Amino acid sequence: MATEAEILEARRHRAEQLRDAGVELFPARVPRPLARIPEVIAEHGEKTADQLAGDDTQVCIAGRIVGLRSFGKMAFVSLMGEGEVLQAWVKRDALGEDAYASFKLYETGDFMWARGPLIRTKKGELSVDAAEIGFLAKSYRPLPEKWHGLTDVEARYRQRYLDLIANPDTRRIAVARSRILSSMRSFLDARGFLEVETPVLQPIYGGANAKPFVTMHSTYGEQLYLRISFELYLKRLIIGGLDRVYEVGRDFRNEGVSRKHNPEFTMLEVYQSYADYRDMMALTEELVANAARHALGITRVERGDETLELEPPWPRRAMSDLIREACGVDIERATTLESLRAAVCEHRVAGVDPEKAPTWGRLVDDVFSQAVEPSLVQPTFVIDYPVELSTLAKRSSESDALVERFELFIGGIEIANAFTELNDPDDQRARFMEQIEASRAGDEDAQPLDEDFLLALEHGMPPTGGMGLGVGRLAMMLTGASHLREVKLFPHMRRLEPGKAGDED
RNA sequence: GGGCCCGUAGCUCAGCUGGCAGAGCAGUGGACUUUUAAUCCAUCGGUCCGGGGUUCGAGCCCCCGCGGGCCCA
Repeated sequence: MATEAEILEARRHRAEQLRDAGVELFPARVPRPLARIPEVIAEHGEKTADQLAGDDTQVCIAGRIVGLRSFGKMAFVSLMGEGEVLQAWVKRDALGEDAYASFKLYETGDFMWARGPLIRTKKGELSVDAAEIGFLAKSYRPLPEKWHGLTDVEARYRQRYLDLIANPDTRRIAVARSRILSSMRSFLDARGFLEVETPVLQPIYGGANAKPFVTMHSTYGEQLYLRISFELYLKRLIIGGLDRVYEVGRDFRNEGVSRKHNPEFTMLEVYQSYADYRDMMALTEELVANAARHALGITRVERGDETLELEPPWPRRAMSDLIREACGVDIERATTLESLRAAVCEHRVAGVDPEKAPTWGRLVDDVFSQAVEPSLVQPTFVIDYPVELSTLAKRSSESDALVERFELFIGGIEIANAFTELNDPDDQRARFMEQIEASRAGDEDAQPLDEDFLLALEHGMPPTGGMGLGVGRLAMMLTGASHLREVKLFPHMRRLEPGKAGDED
């Protein structure tokens, strides 16, 4: 009896025996009131046996059986609720012959409840001394192995529910991410920002440089794109007088999977009228530091041998300076694709093939990604981006070649991106035209012209600062996770052939 | 897209130079009223990721494919 089929059969058989004994396998009701296991532990976990006896606290707890140590006429059962485990002490003497006989059919993975006084066992474990117990739900499949848990990375992602049961760190990260998100919402709400929702299905995608997913609306016979950003819709709201808006939601970019990429990912975008990119820098610093402080109670993160210091203010560095310092290439002198290619060759920038970049802008981007990005470990704002890289940002008041933009890097990866938003519709049209040129030159990520957005811009948009922040990447930095997949509950996985291993465990 | 590595029982893994497919846990039967990975006795369990090849003989060597990981683009 130990092939998978036999194990399943054994569990089914035991379920039948339970049913025959008059036990409902999936009852609809749970005894009330029910105590929450973490609260019981928090409230009584420190008390001595005498204190517990003096209090005579009666509780009823419910949870999944994650451990079962049976001694014939009594047993200790570990029940897990909300990630914490509390023990129930189940005795034949207390329950009676019949109830105990049914209890012996309970097994690891099943759900049950137990009611009785809180006591401390001889070995000192806080326990519910069960006067009464009941069955709550059957698990027809076994839990992962109890010592090593579930370590197979693929199984952890494909069957995240098992990962959550077996690996406390998975739960910790999921909780941390959720708290980070809610702290950012409170932070923005408190500053008068309105949370809004804009279309995921868009007739024209835009607001970023990426390849979209394409889909079809069958009733209208229209081709639609899954959004690659919220930007152009949120700006329409700014034009409409919703002066401070933000959206948290999913973006979809048709690209591969890596440590820092997933085809769908959670983005926060914030737009504030009468603000510029400097205001957005201050906002972003506080937003992130606040999330660390309030969601996780930290001001720094240990990451390998380095400690990320999160307390603002963070340094602001010009992109051209960083590139010059890192590899000697001077993008302020090499202002044409040809001269930049020559400079990149001359300085032998590792990992960059200058001939592959279709435009000057893309080559700058490549050089920056290769030579500079990985070294930006401490929180750093990179500022003063070339206009070629920034279709939607306003030109710098100091130089026509630059735009008012920053990207925030932490731990060597891009976390956020912000501009003083371009609100001159004619300049915006010209920038779109440059994107069309780039597209012709072979840039697959170039943005399409959006006439409807230009129409909105022509009605006038106030000076506005806008910022987009990768929520998963931030969660990754703040929790110390090494891979975006660790902070996504269901990372994208290749589809398995039906019947292939791992598919049906 | 390229390089390297991994895939063996439900889970975690071992498997030598190519020579009978292994362990622990889980499961099953039994004992047991203070356990914490309970313990003790007994016992069951394999599409060695898939396909092809080399060989007297392949989990092991070769080729192709699938899935995953790490590094690089």
